[in-house]
Amino acid sequence: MRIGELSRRTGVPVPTIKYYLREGLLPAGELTSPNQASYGEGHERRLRLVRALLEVGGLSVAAIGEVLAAVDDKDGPVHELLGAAATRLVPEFGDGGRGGGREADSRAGGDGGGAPDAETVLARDRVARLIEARGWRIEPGNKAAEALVAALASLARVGHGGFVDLLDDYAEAAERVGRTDLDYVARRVAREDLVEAVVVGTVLGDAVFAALRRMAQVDASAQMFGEEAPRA
Amino acid sequence: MRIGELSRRTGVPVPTIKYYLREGLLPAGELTSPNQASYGEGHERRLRLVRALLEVGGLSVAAIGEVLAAVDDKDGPVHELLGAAATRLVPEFGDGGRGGGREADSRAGGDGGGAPDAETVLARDRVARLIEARGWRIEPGNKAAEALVAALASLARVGHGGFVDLLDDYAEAAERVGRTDLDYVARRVAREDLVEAVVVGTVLGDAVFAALRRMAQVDASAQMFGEEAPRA
DNA sequence: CATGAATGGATAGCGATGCTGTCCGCTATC
DNA sequence: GATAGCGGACAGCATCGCTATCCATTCATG
Repeated sequence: MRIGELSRRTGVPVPTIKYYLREGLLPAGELTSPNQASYGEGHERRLRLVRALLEVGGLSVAAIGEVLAAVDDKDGPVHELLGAAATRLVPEFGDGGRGGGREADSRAGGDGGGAPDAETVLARDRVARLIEARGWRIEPGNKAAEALVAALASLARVGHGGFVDLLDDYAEAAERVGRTDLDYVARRVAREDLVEAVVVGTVLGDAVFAALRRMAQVDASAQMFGEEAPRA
Repeated sequence: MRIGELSRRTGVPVPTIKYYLREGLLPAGELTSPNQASYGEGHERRLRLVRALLEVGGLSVAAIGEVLAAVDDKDGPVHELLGAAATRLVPEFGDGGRGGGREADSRAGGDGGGAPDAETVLARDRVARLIEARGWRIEPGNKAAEALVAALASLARVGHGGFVDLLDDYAEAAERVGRTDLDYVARRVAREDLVEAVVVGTVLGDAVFAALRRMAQVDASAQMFGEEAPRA
């Protein structure tokens, strides 16, 4: 298959595919002539994956590049591989995914740098206690944990420090979902499939859960405030 | 307080604050002279909220504008208000939140437009059955439900149609979290606080849950693959 | 084997986004 | 009255995700 058909099948414009090739999101096609390449089903699959991570997952092109590099990296123990893949998916959500890298000038940001503020210290302590209480085997400095710290600190700064009271419920639900995820992932046999499942499950799973949470909220809100039936 | 102190307190550069003022994310300060304004605690609070939605929530400036308009809108029944606020928070996650608005040229996108593809049709059906089974009171065409449809269709397209098997578990967890959220929200008395709680809870709650899910996955993965203790 | 469309590859440009920098005339404060 | 900061307007900038243009080559078709 040549680039035109790849484009037709996936709905992605040819110049965009070329762009992804340049950025390394898509491996080069097999050259049949000095300037003629052919693409296979793997390319199509990969391309769809890229689009899904972009459109549904909200990852940046650069982030997708890193993640896919991890997917294609065939070394290391499985657990670490999964951890690496999952870890790389965090920051996109941790800092909003847009723009990026301006941390030096936000004194109240309280994230990485030098002098953590009061909210961050408290949040870090709370997270540590949560991990302890749950018995989670998480290495200190884990990026997801750091993202959680940042989110909690942010909540506190916004005057919603009370939100931490919900943490246990959230954690309970997350644990359930996390187990489910792992079961799903564990069905894979080939290592590459496995890592891909982690990526897909993590990124699109976030979107799925977020949507479900909104729906559940709407229902809960209907129950609580709109005693009359909805206008359906 | 003048703009300089507002900047010092929040860590947001003065020109950025001016920019937010221009964009309507922040109400104008009270003019004490033709060219001298003073800002209060409300401004500081609002500014922190804006930054949190931007950095942790990943919302665009434009989206924040709309959401804040909803927060400040004091009419309409509570339930609808909540729905409106929550609804406005969906698309950011549904399409990745970046760039945006290019749906006409992606034939395989399967979202809004004219001819929904097979994956979308199946996903829509699955979602309808889920809502039915759960007894959720959700109006047809709800944006969160549409986002879920899009995410499931995307999963199918990527070859992870099997992911739908996890839906019930996800929904169960989401329901739990949704109830928790509503309890939290219901503590508010003033209507404005209430809507703000919805916004904060929804947006930052996503970040919190996503982080917790990653952590739970790491733990589950450790249990499953790394029988030896982690290198802590 | 001539012709037109498509290809691979390279480079430049575009539109949106989230700021940032500069300038102005004014004001508050010392 | 000097100096710092202010509000307001507007132009500019860096990043991102494409998109457009160009070129020589190759393929499909008659």
